[in-house]
Amino acid sequence: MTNIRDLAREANVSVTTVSRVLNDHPYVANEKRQAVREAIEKLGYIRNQTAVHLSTGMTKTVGVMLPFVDHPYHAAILQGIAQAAFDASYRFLTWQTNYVETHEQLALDALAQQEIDALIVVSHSLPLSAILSYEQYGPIVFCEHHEDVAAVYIDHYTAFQQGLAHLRQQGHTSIGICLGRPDSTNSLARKHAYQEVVRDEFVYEQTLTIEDGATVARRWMQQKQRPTAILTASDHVAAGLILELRKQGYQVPGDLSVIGFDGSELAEVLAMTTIAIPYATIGRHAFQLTVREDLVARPQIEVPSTFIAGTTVLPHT
Amino acid sequence: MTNIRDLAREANVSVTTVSRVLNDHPYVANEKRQAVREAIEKLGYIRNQTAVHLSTGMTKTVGVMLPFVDHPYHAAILQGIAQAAFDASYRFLTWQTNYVETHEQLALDALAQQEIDALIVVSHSLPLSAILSYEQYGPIVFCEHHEDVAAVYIDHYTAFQQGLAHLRQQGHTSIGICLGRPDSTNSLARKHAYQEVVRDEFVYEQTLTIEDGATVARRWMQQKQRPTAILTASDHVAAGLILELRKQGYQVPGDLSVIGFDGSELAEVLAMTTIAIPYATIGRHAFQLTVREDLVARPQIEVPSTFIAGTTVLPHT
DNA sequence: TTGTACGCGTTATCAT
DNA sequence: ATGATAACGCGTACAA
Repeated sequence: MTNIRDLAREANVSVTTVSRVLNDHPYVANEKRQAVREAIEKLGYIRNQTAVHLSTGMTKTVGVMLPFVDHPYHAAILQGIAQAAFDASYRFLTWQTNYVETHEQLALDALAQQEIDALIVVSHSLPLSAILSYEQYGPIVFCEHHEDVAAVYIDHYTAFQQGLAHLRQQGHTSIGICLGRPDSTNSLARKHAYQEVVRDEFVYEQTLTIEDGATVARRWMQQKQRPTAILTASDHVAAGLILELRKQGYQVPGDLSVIGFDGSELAEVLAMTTIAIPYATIGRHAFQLTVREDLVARPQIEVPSTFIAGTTVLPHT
Repeated sequence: MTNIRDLAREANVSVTTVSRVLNDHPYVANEKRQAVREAIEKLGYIRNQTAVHLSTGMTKTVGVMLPFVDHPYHAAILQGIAQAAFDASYRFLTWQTNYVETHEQLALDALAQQEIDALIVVSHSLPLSAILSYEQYGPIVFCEHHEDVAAVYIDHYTAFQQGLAHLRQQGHTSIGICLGRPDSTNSLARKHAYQEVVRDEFVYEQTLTIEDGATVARRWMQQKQRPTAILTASDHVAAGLILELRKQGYQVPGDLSVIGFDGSELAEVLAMTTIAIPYATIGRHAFQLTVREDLVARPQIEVPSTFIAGTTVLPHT
């Protein structure tokens, strides 16, 4: 591998001059600049990024800690990050954690070891305090709401309120909800919105997948007291719920009104009533926060959710 | 930042000994090892990975060049890569290219600049030869079939043959196909399988999204000569096709039989007949190829596709 | 405008 | 078993 010293020798200049040419610095005579360019060409020189990183103390790389690379909404956030990082000439490393704490730890280690300049936490299992103790090593931005933390998030409380309000407008009073991981920040906010307005309690927890939605359907069918509408925590769960009910001969929305959450392709395909979340936007903002100068002030950005009227809700009669 | 020199001073040993302790090398007296450990603890030392990378000439990082982070099957490949890389204590950098050649180039540059040890090309626009000219800088593995290249791929020819055979068994003779990017390796293989057995030509090109599927539906409705069955290039296209037809009052599969491709959640939800591809497996194999010692032999791995009988095909009468 | 010399933090070589 | 020292390749005070 040829290095800048070789170039300097070839072009009859100092390594400093070579470095200046490489980085488009001013104060280089045109002929010397030319000489360096020719040397680069002749020797087939290619800059070693690792050396740049060591010398500058920066990697121009952000880390992303997220549970699953291939779950639609995590992937959508990742796509937003990818786009914003690209625009800023940054790269990103991804840690797929499966919500396993030891895996999450590896992303934190990378920050401490200066492998990444900043870390975006899309979702996590580790206690917040454990993560925040790594802020000394670099910026950490969350895609979930937490107090006193740099974050970009959607207000799940308000989003769920929108859904509940719609159902109540349609005359539903016996309303159920599906939650994902029961203790997550999101679930707590959703539950909060729910308990404020709903008398009967139909809470289905630990629902994450299409299959979980089908399970909810089976539980619903066996219940004596049934809600007439269910607000789910994701379009996936809603899809599983809807399709299982229809398979068993029930009508959706005739027998049960269902609202999804995410605004995914699934919702589009099933013409589902849902609450759309601009996940890519969350990712873009998250990246932009990592490079913001006033990050110490721990700015927070709330992105809006959008109620989408579909065909899976009917008025309750 | 405290470094190994500080540790050496604190523990009264040489930097070499410190390095040995750090890397669990033999030939270190227990008491010295202990002294170093204590110094690490006391000074709060954390290893700088960039320096390790520079010194070893490796980054333990692979690059992934792929068009879209959030398209389901690309994300599924990425998830396989993430998993295999994790198992091997590797990290991965992702370049989302949108099929833009200048973006793809950045991933190649990263390989040349030793920012990554190897590159996985999930899909690309650049000419193959342009990519292969970077093999001098490190291993390059493809997730598509090309001659004389390290690759893991599915045989689109055989996969499409399966679908066509099924339709013909069901009595269909007037069969259409949807293709994605018309000149991609995959499309050519698919077209090949198609033209071998089908008389009438109903080829719908440039179909990639759900919306494209709806467009195909509108074209189909306007045709005087119509195929009785369509083999699509993705579940997305099939979903758009099916839903638009149903919206317009046509029966699927009554008026048109449809076969998807991918085996995605969409297919599951619509109970679609489709051809399932183990995308995560492709990703895993791709990563494993990058670290294989006999990579110079340019090994190729073919992964099998699976025909999934659903409810979107009826016999032609 | 240019160059010298050193620092970045680690691993590897080679001698002892 | 241990250590001195030379890489690794680049950026940058500082001096000229």
